[in-house]
Amino acid sequence: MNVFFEYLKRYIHLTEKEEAFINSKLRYRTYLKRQYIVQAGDVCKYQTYIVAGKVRTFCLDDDGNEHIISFGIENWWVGDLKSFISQTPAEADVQCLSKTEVIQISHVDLEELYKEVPKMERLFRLIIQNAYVNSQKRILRNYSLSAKERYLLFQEEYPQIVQRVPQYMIASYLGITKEFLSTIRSQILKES
Amino acid sequence: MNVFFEYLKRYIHLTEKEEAFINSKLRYRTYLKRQYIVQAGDVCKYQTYIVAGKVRTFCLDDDGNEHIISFGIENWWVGDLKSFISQTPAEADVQCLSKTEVIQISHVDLEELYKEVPKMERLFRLIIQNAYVNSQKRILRNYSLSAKERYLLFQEEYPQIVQRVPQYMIASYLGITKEFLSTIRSQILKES
DNA sequence: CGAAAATTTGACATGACTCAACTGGAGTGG
DNA sequence: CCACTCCAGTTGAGTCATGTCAAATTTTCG
Repeated sequence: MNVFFEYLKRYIHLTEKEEAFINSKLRYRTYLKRQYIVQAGDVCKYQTYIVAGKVRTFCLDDDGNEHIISFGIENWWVGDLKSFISQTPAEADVQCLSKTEVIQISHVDLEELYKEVPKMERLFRLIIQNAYVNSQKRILRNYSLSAKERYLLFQEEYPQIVQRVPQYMIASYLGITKEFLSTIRSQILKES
Repeated sequence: MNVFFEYLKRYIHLTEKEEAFINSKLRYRTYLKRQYIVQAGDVCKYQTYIVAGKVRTFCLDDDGNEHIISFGIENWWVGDLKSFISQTPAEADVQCLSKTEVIQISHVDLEELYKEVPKMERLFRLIIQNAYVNSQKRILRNYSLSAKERYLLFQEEYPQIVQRVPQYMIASYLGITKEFLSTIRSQILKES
């Protein structure tokens, strides 16, 4: 049918009937640059799949500093999961960094999908499992590597992101200041 | 039947037949203090549910330093998830900190359970979803809070763990040195 | 009781932060 | 097409949170 179902096929096999049913629950939408898919304080109503574009998920701490929790590009899911599953106010903002096309599933629709198409449980189990493994890897790296090492690995693993988002956001994602990332980069340049 | 099925009932409802089938796939085992449930380099063969006891999951970095990724106590699942799902060598060690009773499910058995009892997909989706939310919370805290603040929050949220594992492991879990945690603690004492 | 393990303490070192000034595009409007 | 502004990125000086190392002390447990 479309890019979304191609994506689903990587994880589960669906009958035509199931595809049609799933499709009936999808909401297609386009956001503009700087618009919010989720705003802290509001309930996160949808699981959001990115068809095209890019977003960032971030939190504000007590001192008003932004901390980037994650980026999202094509084929990634975004949203404040905690808020979504409990339908309570979100702590994070999800903001588009460019015009972004998405597919969304609401909480009730997803529960219904789980009921009618149990393979969807499998799909999301696999996706979240994967996200969890990456999350643990990130924690470990924050503990065991220097800022420079983390930056080099990030560059290696997510070149598409390094090229497409401003440097100060990458610094925030890595848990360092933009100034320090800048000095790290000049060090790397000198070395080579 | 037993504590494990009580635990399952918090997430999903099972028929007697299903319970019996699940039970036929469970492996009961007891480890002694210092024994390894998973060893880095070996494949993680089981998802392990802790009935009683306590464990730690840790990695060694290139300089031979230990980094504690997580603790596990009653009702928690442990194992190297990445190794388990792909059946490749584990990067982490899971070691018992005291005599520990567990229930284990092997990779093939779990796949079969998913097939025969689709509710198990839901169970593990919910469990991993929860673990993922906590993991993200931990990342954010590492970025936005000082070591002292992280320690105070950890004490609040996991008093059972603070009381039951050595301080130097908690330091490692928080991403700081044992010496620094010691000075934090003496600061806290002076303040009160 | 004695040895090993865990914790504390203190002197010193350093990675990363803060703040402020400066540089260099990328619009935007006159 | 120039002048102006704005935002991202750079640079440098000074500072601070946390790390390192070594020794002293306390706790645990065989």
